[in-house]
Amino acid sequence: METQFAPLSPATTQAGQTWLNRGKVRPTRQRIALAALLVGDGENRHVTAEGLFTAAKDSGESVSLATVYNTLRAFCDAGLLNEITVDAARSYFDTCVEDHPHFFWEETQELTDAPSSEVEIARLPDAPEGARIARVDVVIRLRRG
Amino acid sequence: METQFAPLSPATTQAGQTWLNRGKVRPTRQRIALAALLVGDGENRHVTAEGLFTAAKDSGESVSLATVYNTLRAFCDAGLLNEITVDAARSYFDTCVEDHPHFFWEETQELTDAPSSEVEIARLPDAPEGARIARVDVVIRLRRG
DNA sequence: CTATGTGCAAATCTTTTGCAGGCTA
DNA sequence: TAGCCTGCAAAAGATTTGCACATAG
Repeated sequence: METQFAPLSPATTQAGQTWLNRGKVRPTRQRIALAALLVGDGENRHVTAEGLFTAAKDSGESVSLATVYNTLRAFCDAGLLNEITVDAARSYFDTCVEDHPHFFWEETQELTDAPSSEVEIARLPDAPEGARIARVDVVIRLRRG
Repeated sequence: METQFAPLSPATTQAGQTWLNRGKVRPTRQRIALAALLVGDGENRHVTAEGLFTAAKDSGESVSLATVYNTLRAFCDAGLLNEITVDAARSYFDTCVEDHPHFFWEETQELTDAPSSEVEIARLPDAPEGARIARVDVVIRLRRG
């Protein structure tokens, strides 16, 4: 019921390192492993700190929870991840940094991409005086039914 | 720098009571005061628990912070307020319960209404199999510039 | 070698909850 | 009177931080 992660392998580790380089983030053992889990297979993912921590543990990598938090923050600061706020209780991080719409499944608390080709914002207001639009978050909340 | 609240007066208190009745919420002293602050003058507001707590204190009403939290929750359950999730650190509550777009001012952490006449979602994806769309949150994040 | 990252535990912050006493219907 | 409400303090969760040790460049 949660996001799958890329397996740890030479190939995904390699992909993770490339990704870290792109963000100019110093590649430590822990960061390489987390990066491999996140983007090693080229899939987009939406993860929570706890979820990534569990995945790392399950892969046999020892990474502390605090480091997972710090690392997710560092990846965001480097522009490698995007933080998505859909639930007051917990932060989600998206490996796709482009602005795009999401589905949030209220029953399972799962966040997924909505097909962006099917969401069209026809008009946006002008940014008020002295401000500019940094991002437009669109979250489609789904309930079973 | 934060949302203004309606003053406490016989008129706003009266309006607050009417609002509570509409939600079939038992009118206690504390709830009446909070309702008056929130909707006594008919304006729409976006508040945090802490902000409302401070406003109550400043108005000379003694309400505990726990009660503010419980009351906001009760108002939401009654359909009188809408919870808006824009910031992982804190919940916002909107006195307007209709689905409408918001501006979120990143510098001041302030949440305001975006002119809904100027936001138009032209197309929405179908809800995936077995789900229905409960709500579509649109948050336009503003940064100074 | 120096700056930066890591791990652990403790600290923070928001929100919820347990319980005893108060108040509404 | 019965049941819901309030206040306080404590609990609960998520996230951050301080500090000593480890490691990348």
